[in-house]
Amino acid sequence: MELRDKNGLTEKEFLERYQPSDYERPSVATDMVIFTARDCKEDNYRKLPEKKLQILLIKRGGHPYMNKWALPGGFVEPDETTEQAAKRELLEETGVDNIYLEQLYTFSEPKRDPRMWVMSCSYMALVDSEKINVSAGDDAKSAEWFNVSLKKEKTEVNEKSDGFVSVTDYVLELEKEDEVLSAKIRLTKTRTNSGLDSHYDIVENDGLAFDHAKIITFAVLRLRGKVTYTDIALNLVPEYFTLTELQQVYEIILDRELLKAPFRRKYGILARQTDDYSKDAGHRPSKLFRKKWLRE
Amino acid sequence: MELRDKNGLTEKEFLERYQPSDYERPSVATDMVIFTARDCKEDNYRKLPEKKLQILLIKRGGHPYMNKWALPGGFVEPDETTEQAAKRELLEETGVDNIYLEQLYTFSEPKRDPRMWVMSCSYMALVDSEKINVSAGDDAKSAEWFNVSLKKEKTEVNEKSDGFVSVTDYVLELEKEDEVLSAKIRLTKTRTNSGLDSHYDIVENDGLAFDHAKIITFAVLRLRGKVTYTDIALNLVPEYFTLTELQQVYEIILDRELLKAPFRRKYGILARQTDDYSKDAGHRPSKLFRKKWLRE
DNA sequence: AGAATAGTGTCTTTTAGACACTATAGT
DNA sequence: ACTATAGTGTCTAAAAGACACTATTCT
Repeated sequence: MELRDKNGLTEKEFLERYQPSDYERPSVATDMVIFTARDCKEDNYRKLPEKKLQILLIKRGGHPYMNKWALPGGFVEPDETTEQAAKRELLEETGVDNIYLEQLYTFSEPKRDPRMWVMSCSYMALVDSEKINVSAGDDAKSAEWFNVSLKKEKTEVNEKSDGFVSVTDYVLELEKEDEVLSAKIRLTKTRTNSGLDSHYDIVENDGLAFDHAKIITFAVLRLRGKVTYTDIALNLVPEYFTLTELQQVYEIILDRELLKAPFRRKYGILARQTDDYSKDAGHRPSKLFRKKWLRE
Repeated sequence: MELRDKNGLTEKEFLERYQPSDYERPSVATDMVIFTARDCKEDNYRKLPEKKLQILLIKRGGHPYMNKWALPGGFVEPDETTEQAAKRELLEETGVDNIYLEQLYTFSEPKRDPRMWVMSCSYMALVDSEKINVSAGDDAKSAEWFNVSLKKEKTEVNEKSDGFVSVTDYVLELEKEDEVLSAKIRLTKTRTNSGLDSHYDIVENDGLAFDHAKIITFAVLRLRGKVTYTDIALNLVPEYFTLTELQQVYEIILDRELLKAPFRRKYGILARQTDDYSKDAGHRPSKLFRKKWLRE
């Protein structure tokens, strides 16, 4: 097994002598889109609380993008994976430890950070709102939950000789009691006979730092795409829940209403009955369920 | 708009004075899983050629992993995105310019490269086998196409108090005329009541460099996952094709046979009729179609 | 003629969608 | 009694799966 290269070195010898050249290297950060589904106002004692899809943002205290809102995140250190870095940041910023985490996309526009070359490996996190102690970040930074709304504004398709160009504009709105952030993100797909170029551009941006409007849009679309064929939504619901609650989670993610009977037929398999019932609602109590994760 | 930070600096002043600190930074490379669907042997003059799913690998000429096979790829340079780097490498290695490219996952195990800290932003590329001039890499490197086979070997599910652990073993086989590479990849999913840890480990590895067995497995599973609900398969088919050819592409990706009639009902929308017919087959000629990409 | 594939028709099964109906705690 | 939700039954429409049948070209 003494395999030697053209300089007569074994692999061990090669590695001992290896000197990394001093090419320029990027910094790599993680940015996290942390989703939760929170109960908001209940108009009267009978009505169920309205659920809202929320994400956590942090107000930047210094340049660049001072006073703008940014996704929680930080730089990856040499002895950890991007996922470990994300988990570490999550614990620091929110105090939550065990959580659903999924890698989304690595954004690498060389100019996405005006200071230097920084790539962002983005993650989506899903957390049950009862588990997270408000914005329990020990940091002095002000972290706040914003309601999320992403709507398709318009789509234009232009036919070309061997394909088409489609332009879709999304409007992203992030809102808390006294503040509204908004952005317009344009998805351009250029489809020629072989080859597809598909990219997001920030067309308008009011209040968000860096390219984070893009990352949030990407995350919402991923969440919407996966919710119908995975058990991912269970991560947004507490240990005991009603089927109506689960349905509300689907509705705020998909941004449309669902019919009760078909919903229960399809997603009933995600819930295991208990003998308990909800109490103190102004109406018929409902059975409480526990999570039944899909196998594999 | 003269917003000043705690040091009294405007954003412009801040950026002019900004000095990146000398934290350690990773190198970032792209690795590409380039798929094609190639016609292989036809047993007799009547039979249709059998299609095989193939990927391109390059034999390493030096340490580390000397004489092992690796995915094409290279380091990302400071003025380009990871996607541009992938396109540049693709052109250098295969001479192909316009191609379907999709980001897969960023692998960041600190020890995945024994030389130094290297993250890999991996991409999947799909190319029509008629378009690619064999292994036209101008590099002296030996690039070769390998038939791909990925099979689930077994799945074990262990129930836990508040969730389960599932372990799935995949066997990856890469094969060309005179060479067979193989690897066993284990997917472990640990599902507790909140939190899912899901990761791939290389359990056995014969002939592949780095963690590339993992990347290839990831790519095949992504391709399988997307083929049924997107028009992605059209990228693997030439400009003019028969519906049977398209069906073969689906079959080699999904690794199972499909019924003809339902296939044509469902995927007929991806094809536009022409007035031409295939010729010189030992049987009834078939209508030739052109690609009809899905809008949006 | 016979082999091999091309292409279509239709039955069954499953899944999704729509909607109406009954049930029940709390004030 | 009334309100708002809980929970179920059933009809319809659409999609997926299975299979049989006819059509056509080349040797």
